[in-house]
Amino acid sequence: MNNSTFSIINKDKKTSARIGILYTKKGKIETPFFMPVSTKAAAKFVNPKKIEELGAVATISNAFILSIRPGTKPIKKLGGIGRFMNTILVNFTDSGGFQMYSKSFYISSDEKGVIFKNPVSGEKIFMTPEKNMKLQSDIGGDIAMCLDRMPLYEDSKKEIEKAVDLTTIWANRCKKHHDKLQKNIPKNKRQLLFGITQGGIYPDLRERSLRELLKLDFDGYSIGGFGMGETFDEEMKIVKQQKQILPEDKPVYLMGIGSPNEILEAISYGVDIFDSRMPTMNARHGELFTSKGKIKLLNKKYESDKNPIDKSCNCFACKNFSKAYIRFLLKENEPVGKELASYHNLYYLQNIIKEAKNAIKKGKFKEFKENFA
RNA sequence: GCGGAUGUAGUUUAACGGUAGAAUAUGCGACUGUGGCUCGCGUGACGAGGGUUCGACUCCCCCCUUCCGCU
Repeated sequence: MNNSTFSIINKDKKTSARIGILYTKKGKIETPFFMPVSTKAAAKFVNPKKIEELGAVATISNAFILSIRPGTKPIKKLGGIGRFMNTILVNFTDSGGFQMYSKSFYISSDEKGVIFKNPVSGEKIFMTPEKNMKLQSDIGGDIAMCLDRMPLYEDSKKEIEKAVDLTTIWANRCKKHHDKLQKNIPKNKRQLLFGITQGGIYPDLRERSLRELLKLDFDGYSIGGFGMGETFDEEMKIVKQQKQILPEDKPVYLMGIGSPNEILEAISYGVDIFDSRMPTMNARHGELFTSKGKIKLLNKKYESDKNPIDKSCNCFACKNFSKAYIRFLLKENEPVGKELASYHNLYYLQNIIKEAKNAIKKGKFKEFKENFA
């Protein structure tokens, strides 16, 4: 148990929830945590300093999308994405594998790599695992993700099996090339690399995917391909299974998942890391988290509501502004409305994580989770 | 006062002698590793009266509205 990138400092009594420390070249951060999504080096309507202020410890950007614009050169010249954004947040970068869900990006893929198109220029982009590792290395985040082949929920089992095998082949090449790129860098300055499992909702495929990745000894393991239409139970069944196979001393990242109940359920199985566009996207569309459940702020009943979004929330938006005001701004498409709503949703989620961690430290996570629902 | 034009959802508009379509607004819903800030569903209209016609938002008459021009 001498893994230098992750150590567990607290375990819950009745569940598999845990508190860990993830060591990165930027410093150490506590798990579990939720990362706001900063696709293009910023969360939409919330700048990096605000993300730090609301208690987040990391954020994830998209290396592929950043490589199209502004390109890796300016980011590299400014000292990597962390300095580019001037943030103390730990920077994850995603490979762009997720963009295979999008018809505006994805053309085809095979063993050699994936063909994307640039949705603006229409130009084809041939992406290989090696090129992708180079991109992520140049962008210089603290943690890189493998290029994976993400299937769609509605794909047949056969197609998903094919995606698993491609993901495995690419993971081998990612790991090999990443090791080469990081070879001459002192250990404490190295970028970490996480593998990603696929396999949809099929336990046999998921197991195969994970066991292949475990052979490569990644710094952490991600469960990919969820949040795409599967049910809560389908998802959690796989999460549970993957955690049973995974060694305890590896950090586990459930990619793309951001609803409070999914996060808490996954934490109870021992998942450590989450990210999702959901809190910011929904905020912009007027759906806000509150301690009494989600509300749709654009509904007419809030037109003259002088109360804050959530009376028991201490965020900047709730401390200063009424539902009626923020609703009006959102309806008018005023950027400040999106800013306040996004800030609130991110704050709320960070607060849940904080409370979850306290509960784990007291060995009372089970009660906390049950109380939450 | 005279002449000309005009009138269709709250608003901007389309079409047609035979089920009035859209955009926007409005109401509700959706959104999970975000290039585009969106997408889905609902509500909602022929200025009034008369005539021609099997049938008129459409053609005719008249009244009214609004706009323009002239005195």
